[in-house]
Amino acid sequence: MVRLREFDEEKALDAAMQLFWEKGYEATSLSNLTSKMGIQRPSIYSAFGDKKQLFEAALRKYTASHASYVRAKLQNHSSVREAFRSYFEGLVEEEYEGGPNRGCFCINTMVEVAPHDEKFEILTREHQMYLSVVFQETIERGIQSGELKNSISAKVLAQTLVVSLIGLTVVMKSRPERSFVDNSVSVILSLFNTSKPREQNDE
Amino acid sequence: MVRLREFDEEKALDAAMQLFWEKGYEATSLSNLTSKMGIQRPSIYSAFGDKKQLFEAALRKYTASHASYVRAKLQNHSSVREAFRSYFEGLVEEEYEGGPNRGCFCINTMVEVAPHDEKFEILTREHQMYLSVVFQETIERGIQSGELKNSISAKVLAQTLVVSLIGLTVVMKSRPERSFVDNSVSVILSLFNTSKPREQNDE
DNA sequence: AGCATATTGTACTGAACGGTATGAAATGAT
DNA sequence: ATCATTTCATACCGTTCAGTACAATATGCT
Repeated sequence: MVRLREFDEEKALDAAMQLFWEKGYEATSLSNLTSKMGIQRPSIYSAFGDKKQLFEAALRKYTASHASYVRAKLQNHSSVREAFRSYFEGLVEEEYEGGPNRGCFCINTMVEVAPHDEKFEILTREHQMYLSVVFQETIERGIQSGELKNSISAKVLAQTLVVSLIGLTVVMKSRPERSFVDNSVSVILSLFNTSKPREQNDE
Repeated sequence: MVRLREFDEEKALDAAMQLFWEKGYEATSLSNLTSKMGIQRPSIYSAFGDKKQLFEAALRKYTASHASYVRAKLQNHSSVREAFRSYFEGLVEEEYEGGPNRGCFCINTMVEVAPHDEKFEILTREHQMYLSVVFQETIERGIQSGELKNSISAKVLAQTLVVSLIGLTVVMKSRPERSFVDNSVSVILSLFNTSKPREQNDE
């Protein structure tokens, strides 16, 4: 049957993702979207549904890509401590290279949309939980190899690293002096040296 | 001369603050504002200027009030460690009591507005820097009293606490399991026990 | 070739947006 | 009491919003 789609759905979704990432949900209009995606309004609606559904598809694309980026980054070093150091410092470096200060799409959504829309509360939470698990597994790898003390609770440390990561990403949106974030990163990384955060209540 | 204003400017601004705090800048319309503030459109414009200016006034009111709240909270305990414990745990407790999940107005603005508007980049940054100084002074008080080791860099630790505070506030927007934040808080507070965060580069 | 089907571009919908013109109402000064 | 002045409520401005109707276009199947 019939006429086939003339545009690349993945490329169009990617353009939408970039736009929502940079401007957020409310501030991005359908006119913005059509021009950046290079397709007309009815094509968006037929391919992705309404604005909220398109936003969801864009966010899912982001989280999937971000998750695999983080996984790769952490597996890239044999030393676990080095892996996290490289990840955190790279994050800071990237944000201070100038450029448009987009931060993390998922975190932006957590702040702007999650409190008013349960679907996005769940979506963003699940991504953070996934990151936490990836961190935890990486830390456990370090414990098993003997690099890290086994007195460290991998899970609790991983959770704290996720919180710290979010804090760093958000604070950089106000472009503080670089020493501010650098100092924080070094303290956060020092958590790998200290003995054990005691686990509290956990399922 | 002449007719005097019939509404309480402070009460109206407070209502605007609540609304912007809960919904953000873009999602709050002038119709929302007029009904919540209890005054008509032209009264808003004559008293506060346009929407952006009203938003700025609301944010300034918030940061002033928040700053004095934090100062009071930290001075409330003779033990510095207890003061921070009470502050962080109170923050978590508050957010898990149900309610509308507004988080922190300044952090919300840092994410939604600061990247696209330099005035708000500066405003939000200055508030974080102020909090950092309040934290630092509190920590120094603890060092002088002998409660904390003087090997701790008060400044660097304060900066890290601000970052952690932001991370906690933001992650709670996705309503993670309580143990997640509780664990993180206990790790963050354990920073008071550890020896030295080394200071890096600082003016 | 011709029909059925899906996608395209154009143009439009009603509603909501931020912001304002205007005149009536209300006050203080004279 | 009158008048200048300011605030108030109503009603409106042009623009932009998200979403859609429709006709023209392009393809695959028979």
